Amino acid sequence: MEKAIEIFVEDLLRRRKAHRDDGIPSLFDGLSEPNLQTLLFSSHVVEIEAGKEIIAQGDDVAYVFHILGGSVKTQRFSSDGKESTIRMLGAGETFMEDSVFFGYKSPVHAIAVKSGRMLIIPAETVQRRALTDPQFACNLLKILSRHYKNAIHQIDSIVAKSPVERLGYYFLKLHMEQGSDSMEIALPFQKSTIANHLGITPETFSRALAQIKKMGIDVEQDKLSLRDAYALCHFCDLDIGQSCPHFNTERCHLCADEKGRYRQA
Amino acid sequence: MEKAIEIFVEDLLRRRKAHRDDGIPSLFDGLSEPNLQTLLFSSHVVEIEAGKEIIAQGDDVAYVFHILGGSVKTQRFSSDGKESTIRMLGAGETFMEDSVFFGYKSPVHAIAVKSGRMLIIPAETVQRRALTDPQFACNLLKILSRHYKNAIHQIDSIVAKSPVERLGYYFLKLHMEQGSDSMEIALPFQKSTIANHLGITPETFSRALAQIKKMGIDVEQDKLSLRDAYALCHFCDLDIGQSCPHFNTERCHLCADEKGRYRQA
DNA sequence: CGGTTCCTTGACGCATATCAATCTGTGTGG
DNA sequence: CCACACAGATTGATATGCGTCAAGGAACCG
Repeated sequence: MEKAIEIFVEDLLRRRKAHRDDGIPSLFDGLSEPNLQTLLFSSHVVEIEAGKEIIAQGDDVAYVFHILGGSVKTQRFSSDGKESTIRMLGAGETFMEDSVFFGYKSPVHAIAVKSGRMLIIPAETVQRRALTDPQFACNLLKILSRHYKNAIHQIDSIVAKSPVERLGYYFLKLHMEQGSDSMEIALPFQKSTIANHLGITPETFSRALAQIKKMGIDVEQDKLSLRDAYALCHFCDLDIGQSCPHFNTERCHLCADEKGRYRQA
Repeated sequence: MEKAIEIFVEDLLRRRKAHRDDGIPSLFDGLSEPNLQTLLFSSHVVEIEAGKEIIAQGDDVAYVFHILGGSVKTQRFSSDGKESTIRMLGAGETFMEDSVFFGYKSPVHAIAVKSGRMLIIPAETVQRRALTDPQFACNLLKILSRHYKNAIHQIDSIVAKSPVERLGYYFLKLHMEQGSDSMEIALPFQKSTIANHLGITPETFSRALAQIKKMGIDVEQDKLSLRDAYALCHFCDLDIGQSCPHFNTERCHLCADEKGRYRQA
């Protein structure tokens, strides 16, 4: 086993003992140490360089990728050059795990955004482990479910929401992820990338920023600052609400104002 | 075990012997008979009535649903009444399997479109079986991967394609599913439902139909008829192409005309 | 500094949503 | 069997919101 992998495993076990868990399901959750070793035996750590294409649409998927550092986006290109950004991933996240189980061809391009390192696990190993280690299979199921749920949100946003609403929803998600106590949020990607992910042009994105500023949500450079803790509440919905501590209490503006509006009929 | 379930199991085993496989991954593929029995022991068969809501957005997910007959759509409603259709499902398909593994709350409404019957499997049973029966876990992975891939296509369509292109792409998918030899395709859902799934209004859908008619794709009532076998080729892409017998041969108009156009840097 | 990349702002046009009217098919009751 | 009602689909007229094009500004880097 590579030296880099050994270090990674050590780090993983250390973190596990410290009970650090950010809520995002991971490939490695709850795996026994021998199973972890087996899984990673044939894996490698590779460098990724910003801007480089990691895998192209239509390519055979030989590996499952786990990001150790840096960031990656997955997108599709249509024949007339338009692109649609499907996901934007950071450290700890995984991609191509879906293609291993259906299709074997990548439905998307994966492009490095920020340089960093990835763990690559041979597709064949992933398949084999999924059939032998039920915990591993369940981790994959959790990850895939999460991806799918995010995709549903993305569809819903694009179909039913205005650009400003999409932006607010995206910001709210960031806010929840980065710990909802801070009044400042760092934009993890460049604006044009986020814009494309939201299905709008950079120009419209920019105008939406101007709009949302009036609602107490200010963006300077790549830093988002909120006027107050409830500035983003307007963009809340049932899905996000479930992980909000104030949801369904009188402290939740949305619930207080519009109780039951989701429940009609 | 219910009588209805017994009949279902018998039917499943019979079909398995006959090697009938329509390419869509199923929950029950390759399960041993005892495992199948265990899985279905606590399941039930229920009737669904057209128009009725099966599960609401935000509900706790107590069952995984497998459609035996009839059809179902899943959609989200935004606060201002707009709806976005995520999936449209027919017999043999499954829903809510994703929520069982992440979130436990349904991200969508599920509404019966055509009356029929469903098999409902308790969520807890599904979880337990996934941890004990690796084959079952892999079936779930395949199904989820398929859902996710479809969601990616849906996002890509809405972001990057014109209404006519979306329509053509949707028709092409239908064409591939229903056996690509026939010149006639039945629309499995009512037009307004399809329109919403494609992220357009019924009016725009209708106008797109008029456009696409000029390209040799005619729709009368709910029957789609093609002028020739290649009428839909214009809407092909890499993902669909992979399951087309003529792809990457000189018989494929697209490949012949525009070879490599997807591959440019 | 000058060059590059990214973001912003403005002016404009078009495509799609919206609103409204008509048409078509289907089922219902007399 | 016809008249009627109703839902869904189509067609037309209008409006508007977003994309497109173009120019200017801001930050970064050699």
